[in-house]
Amino acid sequence: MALQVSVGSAAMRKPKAPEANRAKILQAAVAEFASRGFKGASMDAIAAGTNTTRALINYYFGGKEKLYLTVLENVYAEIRHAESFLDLDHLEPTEAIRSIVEFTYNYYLEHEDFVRLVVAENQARGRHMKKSAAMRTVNRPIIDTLGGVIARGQVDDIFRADVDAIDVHMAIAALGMFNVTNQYTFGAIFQRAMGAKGDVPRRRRMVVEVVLRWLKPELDG
Amino acid sequence: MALQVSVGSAAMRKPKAPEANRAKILQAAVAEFASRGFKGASMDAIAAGTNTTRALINYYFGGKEKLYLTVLENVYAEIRHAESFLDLDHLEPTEAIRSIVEFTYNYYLEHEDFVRLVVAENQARGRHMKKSAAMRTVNRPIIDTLGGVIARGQVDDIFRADVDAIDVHMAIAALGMFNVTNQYTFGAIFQRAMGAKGDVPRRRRMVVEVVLRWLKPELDG
DNA sequence: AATTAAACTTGCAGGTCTGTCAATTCGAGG
DNA sequence: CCTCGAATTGACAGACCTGCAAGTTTAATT
Repeated sequence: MALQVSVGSAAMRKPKAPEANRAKILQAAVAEFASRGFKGASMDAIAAGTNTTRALINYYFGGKEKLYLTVLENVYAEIRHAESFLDLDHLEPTEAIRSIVEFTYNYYLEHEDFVRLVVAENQARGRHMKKSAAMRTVNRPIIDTLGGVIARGQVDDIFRADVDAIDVHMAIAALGMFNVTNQYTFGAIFQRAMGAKGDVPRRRRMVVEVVLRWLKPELDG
Repeated sequence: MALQVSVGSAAMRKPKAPEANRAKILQAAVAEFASRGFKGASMDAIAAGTNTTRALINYYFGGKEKLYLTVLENVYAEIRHAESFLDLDHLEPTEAIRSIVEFTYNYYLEHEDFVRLVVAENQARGRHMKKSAAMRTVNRPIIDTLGGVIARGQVDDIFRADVDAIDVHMAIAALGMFNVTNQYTFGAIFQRAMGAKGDVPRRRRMVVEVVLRWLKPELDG
């Protein structure tokens, strides 16, 4: 998958550094799209965040929409990559779930750009995402991982049988994202600090508990 | 001099019907802002949804931003108004919570415009909302209502003591909103229909259960 | 009927933003 | 040394889109 032409040598030289510029553009694009959404983002603002010009960005990425799609694919790949380092096999199911919830909660908190991009894409009704086939395959791992843990718990009868990995992932994502996505309206209305400013450990503990209690099998009839 | 002259009579006549136009503009503005966000919305598109022109909208509302704020205040007032019809006093706390959760879940589902406006405002970091004092007072009732139910449950020892109304409202809102807000990315990635297209009763039941289990007091140590 | 003020429209001016095209710089290889 | 193609830039045209100013219609009032 490498186009290994003059990678090292060319990248080292100061002038004509396509790879370095490409990376810098992507980084600036993530920040700008996350901050202002697709329509609100300005190509000039992105260019200003680099040492280049708007024309160069188009030369590399072929336009605003394609750049946005590249950004989207990138941030999704990053979170799934980070998740791949979770080492859950040696944890009992309950602790594995706790680990996943805490990881997810922290990741959203520390990567507000990712969360904002996801929200922006949903506000656009997934219009751009539909054009990318990569999006679907990239996100399979988390469901497989979560599914494995849940299955183990179900075999041991410490998790209820009538939930599946997608249900659980949805609950975790919902509770974790809300603090980030709705921090401004919710915080302003109810005068409670949210997002990274709020009482992170307490709310994270709450989410873990909510999920784990839900997963417990019914004890009564 | 008061300007409440000829209210009824003037509104009845066909031509020059400011009240009717005002309402029509607001309705169109809700749809347009919800659909495209603040920046994405076009004043011309709003005007096209009425029988009037862009200039008239400015004449009435004083510009795009003030119109947006009016829209925001309106939709918040509407949900709180709808909530005020919940009759919870004659329900035991568990059933009252169920009632609140189901109402909220349904409301989000049936008022996607409201949800999209809230999301858009959060993406704008609450910038517009901060300019409106009304926003804070309008939203007090739901917390009072929820707080009353929780207090009753805590006195009866059927709800745990270490949660408050805002925690619970946050969990309910998070779980209820996610199906609407993230339906496009989540649905596309995991091939599961969400929002109004999904299995509404099942997911609504899940949310009720998640919240109620969380509220139960610890049974063990 | 004449007047007045609100309701409403038309057209313009200024601003912003994107994509592209022609031109230029630069590094590398012959 | 000189050519070639990739990298990079400046400038422009074409769309939009908003707010406003000036003019017109209409209903009520005198």
